[in-house]
Amino acid sequence: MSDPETPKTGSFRFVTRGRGRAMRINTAMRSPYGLQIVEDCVACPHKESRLFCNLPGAALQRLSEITSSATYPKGATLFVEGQAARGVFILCAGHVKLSTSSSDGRTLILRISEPGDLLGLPATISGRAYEVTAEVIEPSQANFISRTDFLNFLREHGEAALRVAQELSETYQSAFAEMRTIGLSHSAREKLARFVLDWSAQHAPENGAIKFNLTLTHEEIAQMIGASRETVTRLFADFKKKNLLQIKGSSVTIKDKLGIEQLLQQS
Amino acid sequence: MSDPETPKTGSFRFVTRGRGRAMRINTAMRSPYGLQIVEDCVACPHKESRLFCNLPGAALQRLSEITSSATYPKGATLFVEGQAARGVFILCAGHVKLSTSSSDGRTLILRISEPGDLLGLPATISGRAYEVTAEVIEPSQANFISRTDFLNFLREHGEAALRVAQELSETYQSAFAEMRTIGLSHSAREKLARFVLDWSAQHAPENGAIKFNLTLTHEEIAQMIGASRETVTRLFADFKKKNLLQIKGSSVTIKDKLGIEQLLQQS
DNA sequence: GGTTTGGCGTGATCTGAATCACGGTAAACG
DNA sequence: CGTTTACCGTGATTCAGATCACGCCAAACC
Repeated sequence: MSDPETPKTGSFRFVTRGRGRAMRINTAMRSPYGLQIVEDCVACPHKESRLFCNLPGAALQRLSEITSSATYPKGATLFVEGQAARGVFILCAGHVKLSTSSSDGRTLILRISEPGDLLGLPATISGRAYEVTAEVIEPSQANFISRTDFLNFLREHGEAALRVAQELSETYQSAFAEMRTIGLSHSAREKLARFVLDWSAQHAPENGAIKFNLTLTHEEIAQMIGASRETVTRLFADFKKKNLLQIKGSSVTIKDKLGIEQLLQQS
Repeated sequence: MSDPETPKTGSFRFVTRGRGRAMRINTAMRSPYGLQIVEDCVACPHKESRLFCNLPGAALQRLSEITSSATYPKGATLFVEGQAARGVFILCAGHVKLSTSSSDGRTLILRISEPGDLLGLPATISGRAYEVTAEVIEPSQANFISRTDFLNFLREHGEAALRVAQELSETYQSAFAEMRTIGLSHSAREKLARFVLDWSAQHAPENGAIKFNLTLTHEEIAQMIGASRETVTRLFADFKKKNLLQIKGSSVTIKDKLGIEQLLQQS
C-alpha cells in the first residue's frame, strides 16, 4: 500500500486517503489560500480526461486504493534531483516548478507544472533517480502513488500502461521543445521572444485576448531561457519601448504579436 | 499490417519481412559494407534484452508479423522532423543521427543512436509529428512497425506497453542530460569537456582503457554541444596542448581524465 | 513606523566565442 | 590523374551578454 508522502520542507496536512473507497465526483471547496481543494483527488478532472478516465471500474477502484493525497505550502519540495525515485505525484491544484541545478549554483528551470501533470513519472518508471527538483511555488494539492504500487498497477492494467506511455511521450516532446529554444537560438532576445509567445499561447485566457498573467520573477524567467537576470530586465524594457508588449504588475499584454514573431526568424 | 518503409533519400533493399514467421535465433552474416546483417531482425539481441524479451510466445509471434526490415545506405533519412508519425524504427545495426534544425539552417544534434534504440517512439505513441530528423550516418539496418500496428500490439499486450514506457523514460532522461549540458554550462570549453567524458564513458572499449573512436566531424560535435565549428577545433587543439587528451585520426585517448573533469567544476 | 528583504532598473566593464576569411591537406570522384 | 569536395587549422575582428556594482521601490515583518 502507499505510504503517505512526507514533504521535505514546510508543513503539510492530509486531505483524504482514498483507501478502499469508490471514486466520487469531486466536491470542491475553498481552502484558506483560495486553493481549490479537491475531495478524493484521484478524480480530479484535469489530466483524468486523458490519463485515467475510461479505465474499467476495477482499475479505478484499485487506483484510488493506492493513492494518497496531501496539500503542500509554498516552498515545499516534492522531491529533489538525484534522490531515488519514491513514486509519482499527480498535481491536482497549484503550480510546481521543475528545475535542475549545477554544482556551482546555476539553475535551469525546465517547466512550471500545471494541475493534471504527473511529476516524477520518468524516474518512477525507469527506476533511476529523479532528474529534476520539484518545488511548490504556490499552495498546491497533489496525489501520490508509490513506485511499487504504481508499477504493480501498470502491470495489472495494460490499458493504463499505454496511457502512461502517451503521457511520457508528451512530456518528452515538450521538454524537447524547450531544448530547441535553448539550443537553437543564438540571441537571448530570440529566446525571450519565444518564451513570451509560448507562455501566451498556453496561459492566455480563452477569450483569445493576448493578455496573460506572468507570476514569475525576472530571475526565474532568466533561468528558463538560460540567460542572466539583468538581460531579461533589459530585454523586457526594450520590448516595451518598441511597443511589442505592455506590462502592468504581473499582467502582460501582447501589443504586436507579429513583431515578436519576427524576432524568432533572424537576428 | 505493416507497409515496408520507403526511405526518402538514397537507395535501399529489403532483407526480410517477418510475416507470419516464428522468431528465430539470428543468423548473422557480413554485408559488403562490413555491416552485420541480422536475419529476421526482430530477434536482434541488443535492445531485446530489455525491451521485448521475456514476452509470451504469442506476443513475439505477433510482433514478428507486424515487423518489416530494411537496410539503408549512408545519407538516407528514416524520417524528418515535422512529418506525421508513421511508425517506429528499431535500429538493428549501424548508427543514426537524430537532429533538429531551425529555419535559419542552424542544427542541433540530439543523439547518435546505437543498435537497439527505438527511433520515433515518442511521436509514434503520442501521434504528433516526429520531433527530430533521423539520418543514417553509416549503412544501417532497421525494423519498422507502423503506428497502427504498434498501438494495437501495445493495447493487446500490456506487458509490452510497460516496457515501452520504460524505454521512453530512459530516452527522456538521456535527452534531459543533454539539455543540462547545454543549458547549465557557461563556457564552450566546459561543454566540450562534458561531451568528451560522456562519449568516453559510453563508447570506450570495455577493457577500461580510456580510448575510443570518434567518427564525428568537428562540425557535428559543435552541433551537439551548441557551439561553432571553429571553437571546437580550437578547444581540441587547446586540450591537446595541455596534454588532456591525444587524437590520432578518429581515435581519441584521454591522457588526463582528472584534468578534464576539473573543467566541469568551474570556469 | 522603522527596517529588512526581495525584486526591478541601469550604467560601466570585460571577455568568450561567433563570424569572417583565409590556406592547407587528403580523400573522393570523374 | 587532375580536380573537386569535405574537413581541419588559425588569425583578425567584433559584439552580445555576463558580471559587478549600484540605487530604488514596495511589500513583509518586528
